[in-house]
Amino acid sequence: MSGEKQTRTGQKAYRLEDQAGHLLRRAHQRATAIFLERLGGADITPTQFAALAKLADEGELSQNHLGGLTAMDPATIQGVTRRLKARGLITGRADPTDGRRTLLSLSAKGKRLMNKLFPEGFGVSAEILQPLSAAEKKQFLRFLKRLS
Amino acid sequence: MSGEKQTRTGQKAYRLEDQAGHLLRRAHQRATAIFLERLGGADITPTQFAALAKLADEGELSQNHLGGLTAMDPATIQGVTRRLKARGLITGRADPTDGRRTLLSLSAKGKRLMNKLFPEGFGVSAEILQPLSAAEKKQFLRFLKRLS
DNA sequence: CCCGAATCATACGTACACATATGATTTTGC
DNA sequence: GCAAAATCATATGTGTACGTATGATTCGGG
Repeated sequence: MSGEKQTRTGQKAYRLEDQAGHLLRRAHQRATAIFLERLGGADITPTQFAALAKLADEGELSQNHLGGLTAMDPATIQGVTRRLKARGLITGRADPTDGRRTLLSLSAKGKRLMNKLFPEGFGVSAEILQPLSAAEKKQFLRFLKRLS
Repeated sequence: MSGEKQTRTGQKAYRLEDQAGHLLRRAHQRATAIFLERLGGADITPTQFAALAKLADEGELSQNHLGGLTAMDPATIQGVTRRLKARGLITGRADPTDGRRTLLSLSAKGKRLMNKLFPEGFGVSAEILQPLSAAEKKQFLRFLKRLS
């Protein structure tokens, strides 16, 4: 009942289903699917939601700063902000003190959207963690924070 | 010391850093980075490694079956196998009993590569979980399996 | 046995995610 | 105060990841 295969040489067999990376990929897949199921109607992706949520919090941020707060590298946050700008959910203006920067913020349309979507955000998180008990949820989130 | 902001209306503020989906995304990002750091020299991605590992286990599999075992939808596994075929790491032959299927298996070159890479795979998993104690690793993996 | 349903693989479009390269601007080190 | 280094944004290329559509093949019920 060990559940562990062994090879002839005594080392454990490599089982994909037990590897942390593979399990993280699958859990992330499921989380994304839950998000899109609940918020896909608004045509919003998880990374777009993250960017909008941070802008709602912080007000005005440079593109790279926003990327840092949402864990996206410059190339990724550039694509995300480009799409959000194209849809009129965020606006940008030149930073008066640093010509390299563009200061981003939510448009009125973006604010209206986020007021509608924030409650859904809690529902997404709840559904992702639904298979765990209350105590397990807490512990799992603590573990996750240490691994990111 | 509750650590929880409250809004005027009494509901909890939405904090991106506490949301399961965001934390899963970040943990998965880190896991991918660790994989590429250790195995990137072989020009192998995590999904490619998963497909090769399953073929090493199972021998011969149809494309969609392989996709099912590695948690990739038909469109995704198609791209992965196309690239592995182009590099000569896997080969395909028509299924003699079902004309719709292509049976995939490791080439000799693919087998040689996987014999070299399997030990590295364990190292990747160990490094991903390194911030946790032995008991925490076990519990974390149990939680992850329930969430995928 | 044959027509509709299901399955397999492919193709295309959108969106992350990261590496790398480029140009503009600012900060620094001297 | 000026050249080198660092920072910011943009651009391009590869590889997931998924939805949707398409065509080929097989399987099902009548």
